Amino acid sequence: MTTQRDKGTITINDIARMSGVSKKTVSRVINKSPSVGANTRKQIEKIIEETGFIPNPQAQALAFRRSFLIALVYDNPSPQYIANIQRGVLKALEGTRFQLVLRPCDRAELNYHDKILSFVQQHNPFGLIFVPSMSEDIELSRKLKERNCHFVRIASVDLTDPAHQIKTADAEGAKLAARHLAQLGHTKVAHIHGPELFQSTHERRDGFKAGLAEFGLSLAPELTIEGAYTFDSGVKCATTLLHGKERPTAIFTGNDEMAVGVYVAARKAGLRIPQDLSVVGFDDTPIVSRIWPPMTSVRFPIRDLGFDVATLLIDSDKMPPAQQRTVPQIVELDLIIRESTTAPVSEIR
Amino acid sequence: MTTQRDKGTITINDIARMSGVSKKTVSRVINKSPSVGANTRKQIEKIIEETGFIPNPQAQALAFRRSFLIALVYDNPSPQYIANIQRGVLKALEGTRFQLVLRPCDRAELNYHDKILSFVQQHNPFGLIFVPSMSEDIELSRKLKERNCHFVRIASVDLTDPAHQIKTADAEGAKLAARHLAQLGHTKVAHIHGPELFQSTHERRDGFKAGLAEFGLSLAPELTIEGAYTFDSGVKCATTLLHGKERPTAIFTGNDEMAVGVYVAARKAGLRIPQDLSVVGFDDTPIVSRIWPPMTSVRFPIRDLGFDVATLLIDSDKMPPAQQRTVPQIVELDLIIRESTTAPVSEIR
DNA sequence: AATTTATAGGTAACCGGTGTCATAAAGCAA
DNA sequence: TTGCTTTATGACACCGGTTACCTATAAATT
Repeated sequence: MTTQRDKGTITINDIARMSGVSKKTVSRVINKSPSVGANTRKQIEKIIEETGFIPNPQAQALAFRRSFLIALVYDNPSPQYIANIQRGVLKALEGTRFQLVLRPCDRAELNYHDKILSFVQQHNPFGLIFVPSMSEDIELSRKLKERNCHFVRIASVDLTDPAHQIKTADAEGAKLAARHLAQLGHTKVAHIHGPELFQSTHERRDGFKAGLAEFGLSLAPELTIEGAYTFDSGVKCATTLLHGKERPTAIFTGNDEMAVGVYVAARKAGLRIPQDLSVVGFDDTPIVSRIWPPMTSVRFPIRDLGFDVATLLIDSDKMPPAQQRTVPQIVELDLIIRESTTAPVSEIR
Repeated sequence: MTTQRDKGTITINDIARMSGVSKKTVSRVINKSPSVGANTRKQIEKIIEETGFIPNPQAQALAFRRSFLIALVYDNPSPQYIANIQRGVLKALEGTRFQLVLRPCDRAELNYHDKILSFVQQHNPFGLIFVPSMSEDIELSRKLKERNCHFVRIASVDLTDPAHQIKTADAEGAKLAARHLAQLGHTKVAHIHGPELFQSTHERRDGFKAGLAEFGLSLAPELTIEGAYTFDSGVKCATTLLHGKERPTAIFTGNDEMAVGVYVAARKAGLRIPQDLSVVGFDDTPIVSRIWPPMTSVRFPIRDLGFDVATLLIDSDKMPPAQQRTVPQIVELDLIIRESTTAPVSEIR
């Protein structure tokens, strides 16, 4: 590690000298502390403005024991999902002094808690953002709270601290999918859900069942199988379903990645979408319009969620606890109907 | 900004006290400086090992004037590309103390140079990673070098400092695509390239032309049009091409995103792939196997490149300049033939 | 043996901010 | 006017490391 001498930057000492006060007073102005005379403050602010002085983040991090890093913690099999979250978060961080750092995880690893905790301990991030399924790890969030670490979450279930969460109405979204298929006349519907580890899996599956129930339908156990939220698992599960003796006329999947897998499996089985098989995905990622036919999917405003959750994190610090939300903001989902769903052939006959 | 008191962490002072030396000596051990006795060193190393002490990154950043942040700088229209680069880079950074921070840019903005430079000035990143098309901005790299800032690039052309670059043989890759189509018997081939701003655009286009030339073919100007490396632009350009009076029997695109756009346009025009139209993409991103038929594409080992370029950045510091490469490492591309290419119908008749 | 030269290690200042506490001036009640 | 708060500000140590420089001892040279 070599040092770089870069004497161009202006420091708090320069500002102090220029305004004829101690650096502590400048520090007070920077941090909007009280007990600074109105005139003094104004003058210092003017000089800061003119010089374009920005406090050194490393120095502040050291003194505050808190850096300007915001970590995005994820273990999500869908690259599209992550890409969109990133965009939203980055948008929210634009113009602030915060930096987005990536903290991918592998929940299959035994020591992933330790890895995150050691990251927190070492780098003192300003805060963490958790997205599903990382966001559902209650034990982890407990440990973080113990360490007095800020974090916010996107999750479909209520967790320990509702003030720092954005809740997504996954069950309601899945219900929309169920209603849509039921209204089209499907009775033999299948569901490829995610790993049981994910809370969203339960939310979506239960919501889907509830939606079917409204029409007197039920989800047959043999038509309900577990995928891994990945494309490959989608192909595999769909292949199983389509070659079973009770072939479904419609498949609802826990996310888009798996739905795309269904497309491929259907193609290989010689089935046409939507004539022979209707497909409904979940997330409404960009891929829905890149495949043929364009896919009906439950719109999950991932990018907006990223923006909102990052904003929540940044603002949480400014607000006194009393003003903070005590109930998670709930984001409703909606169904975008495209061309992958139609009435089942049997109904037409 | 509130402070968090977290007296759990062990510091260099603790290590110094425990080993009965001054903190300076511990610092020497940490930084592998000479003039530390073999015994002393061993003993201090042992204590560091036992306590699991890790120097505080913020403090080091402040003293070194250099943080442990590595910024990925990109202005790339393809999310798949970025997602893969990220994976590779993260893989290389795993187990190190470096953090990956995201620095998306918009080259259309007038002040994007200033934004990057101000980021560098404020956060003193360890280094920057540039991917196309950001990597092709020679003016920017000049400014960064002036500021004595480390960076590495992935680019298809030689730039100012070959030691810190991984060069991709884009032209050769495109040549493979051309040969493949020519060998299948296509004579009326089209090319949708990227923006002229991107060097890769020229490399790929020229390589493609050269490949065709080997078979006595040429790329007609009216069948060579500019896209934006985005899906939408792919649809638009392909629609234009397919409705022109000289409809091509094959289209080679500058990246996969646009190739997927070609699929959609072909579908809308009632053309079958590959029977009526062969398509060759570039990048070989995961989407090639998620669409139908699976797409022939020039494999661009994006993830590996991310890994390699990050490794190059980390290591560049360890090596004395003399040992450093003086020629860019060159990565060859290959063509993955799938089902989107076949002989043109006219040949069969 | 005296002198020079390495080597091992320490001290103090510094990187650029912040917290704590003291202090002077100003405001206000008695 | 005196005495007590409140307000504005500065001095100084500290956050956890580093560099620059200095000293003491051991090894090498003459």
